[in-house]
Amino acid sequence: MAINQSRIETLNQNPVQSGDYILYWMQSAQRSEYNHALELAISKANQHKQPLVVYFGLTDDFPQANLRHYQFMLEGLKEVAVQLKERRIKFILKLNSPPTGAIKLAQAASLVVTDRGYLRLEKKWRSEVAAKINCPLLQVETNVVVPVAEASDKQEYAAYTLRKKIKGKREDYIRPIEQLEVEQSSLDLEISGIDLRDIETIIDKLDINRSVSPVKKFKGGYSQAKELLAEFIAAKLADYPDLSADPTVDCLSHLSPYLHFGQISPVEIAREIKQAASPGEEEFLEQLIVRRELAINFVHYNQNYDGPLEKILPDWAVETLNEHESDKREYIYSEAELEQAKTHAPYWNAAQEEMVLTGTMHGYLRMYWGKKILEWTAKPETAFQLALKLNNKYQLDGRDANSFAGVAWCFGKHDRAWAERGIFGKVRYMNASGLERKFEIDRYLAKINQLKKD
DNA sequence: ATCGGCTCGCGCAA
DNA sequence: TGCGCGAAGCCGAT
Repeated sequence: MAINQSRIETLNQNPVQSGDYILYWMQSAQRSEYNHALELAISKANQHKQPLVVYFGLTDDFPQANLRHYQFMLEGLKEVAVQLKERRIKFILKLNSPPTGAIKLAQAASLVVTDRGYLRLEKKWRSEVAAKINCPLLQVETNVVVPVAEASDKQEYAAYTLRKKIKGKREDYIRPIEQLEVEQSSLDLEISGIDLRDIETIIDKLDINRSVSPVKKFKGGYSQAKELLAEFIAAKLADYPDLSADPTVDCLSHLSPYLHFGQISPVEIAREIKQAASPGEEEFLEQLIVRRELAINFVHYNQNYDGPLEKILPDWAVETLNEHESDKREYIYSEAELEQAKTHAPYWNAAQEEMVLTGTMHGYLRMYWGKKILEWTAKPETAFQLALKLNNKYQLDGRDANSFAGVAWCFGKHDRAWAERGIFGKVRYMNASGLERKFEIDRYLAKINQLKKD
């Protein structure tokens, strides 16, 4: 089945060159399965009777990334290298800035294909490559179900406005992808890259922040993602509507980090979920498609997604937070106190510890956690920056569109006004009593205590 | 245990 | 122009 045209965009006006190969510059879709960019690149290679080279640029100064993220990403890339080799495609990993390497390799390419990213740096890299190469640059949108501009032409106000727009289009995009075979192998081409069989050696060479250790619980890569997905469908999906909000039980897919690095496709996940024909289907697809793509809509149409808040939030939220900026705070914690989980609030401390230890935090607690940072910090803008910083440092899915949208939600983004109160103004308030009322939250404390002992 | 009120603005129906 | 309703809210009254 052909790739939907609305996934594809030409980023420059260059004619096809008579080069030695077609190049796929892989960046946001780090996988061989269900990768529309890769399949388009293969079809272009076959059409021009050329081999396909896949390149990935590994830069050690990616903003806010640390050892935890590099380890997870390289575990995934190691698997990509094996899978591409089986498909007779050469995978070249270079230790350089992604666009720099792409521009170099494009000199001998007839045409370049890349995947789409929505953050500022990802967009900047692509326009730089588009401008500096002589051949065409085709961008393929493969990390979403519904392409961002196809879903909506503007920044959406809330989930309900996007949901309506996605509803009718969703099914057209949840469809299988035809996995093509290359007619010409590129394995014999003499282009050198880093050997991915030994990722420890690669990591040793990188000049990166090593203060955050890799997590034991989750290993990167497509096969790990598939295992988690299968386990989720078999054991959790049916209970998802009832239990997904409860931090004391594990009724989550844990796929967010894999989606973040493009190690698995949301289209493949959606297909498997639908095939399961489970009562949890709609609730899960709501998270996977509506909520996730609302976050992508946000960062795509609002390039101030990391602040300041006045450029992110609706007017009512900006006004109300401003009005309450000098309200007295009962507790004000420093960055270090928050980071080290030294507050008076046990559930908050436990959530922070979960994030530091495991690279993830239960979704419900992410909201409570962010709300309390707003409450315990001198100014909303400082709170927002601090919450983002901690989130992006420790979460395996940090820096994702979901990170920016999720943290902004705690300050009123994609939400509505509520009864006015101190500090929060009309921004939705959450407290520990809510956790106690809804869940047997002490079990969460026990779980985290156990985690600390292991 | 359950319920209404709090409060804003989008987007559809009219 | 009116109106329904929205990521998981809280709080006080019954």
